[in-house]
Amino acid sequence: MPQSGTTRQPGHTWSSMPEGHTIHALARDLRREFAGAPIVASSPQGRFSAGAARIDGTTMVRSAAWGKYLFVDFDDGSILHVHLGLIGKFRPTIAAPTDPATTVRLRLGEGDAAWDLTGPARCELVEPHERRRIVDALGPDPLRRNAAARLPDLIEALERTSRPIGATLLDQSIVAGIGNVYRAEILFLCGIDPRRPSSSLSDDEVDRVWRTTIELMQIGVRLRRIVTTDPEEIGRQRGRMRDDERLYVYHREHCRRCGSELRTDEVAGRRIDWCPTCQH
DNA sequence: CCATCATGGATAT
DNA sequence: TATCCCTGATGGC
Repeated sequence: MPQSGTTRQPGHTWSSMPEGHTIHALARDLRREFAGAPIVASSPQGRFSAGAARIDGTTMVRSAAWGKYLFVDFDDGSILHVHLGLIGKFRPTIAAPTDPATTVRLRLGEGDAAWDLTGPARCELVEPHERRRIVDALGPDPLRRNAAARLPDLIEALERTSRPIGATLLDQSIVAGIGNVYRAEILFLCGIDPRRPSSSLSDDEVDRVWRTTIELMQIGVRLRRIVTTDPEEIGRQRGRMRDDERLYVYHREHCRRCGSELRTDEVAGRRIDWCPTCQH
């Protein structure tokens, strides 16, 4: 793989864990990098050539995340919608801009300031009503300003369904932004068996889930990675933490807290690891 | 070289 | 619930 002309280190945190925290950090990064001056946009891969051409030369005026959905506004009224899906990445250019880049759907900027989007589930220009439809279908986003005040919405949504809490936490119409890693870690920290019916959670338990979610995901934005262990220490850790020390249960064999062998189930079609000793 | 898997979600059935 | 899509890291042969 050609590495000459590399402008930034590969394998950096930009490539990690696209849950809600990733998209919120990304929205901010794009704003800081590009807002206020005419932008250069292209589609090296060619699959977004028309969209890139329309953005090219306009000026970014807004960049915001709603759960895992990113919307970027330009001063000609264009709205760029990006969803990274499972494997998408949007990060500073790693290879030299002249290297063949058959997977780069969208490149914003040029030279050392370029950012590349690869593997997105969605990359498209949308009309205002399309954005509205997407955003209106989402549950409360723990990373938006009024998040704490949305607790009653969550209590109401959960008490209405007997689907397992492990499933509802992944349902973006119930909560926007939680992914498979946060789901497992939140339920662990709250001591809740992922198979329990959502409606069986007490108001206090839902309150705990919501406060935990907000706290963890805010940390995720700050550190640019998912870290759920030792929340009080994390402010000082600043990403120095070893990879295998960041989580309590996700993709582990033994509980990081009590050492029990973890149980693995499929809930809502996704794997979840949980501790039969710590979670009930 | 090839198969598998992953932090997600829309669509078909 | 199953299938498909998009990429790239990894491990087995």
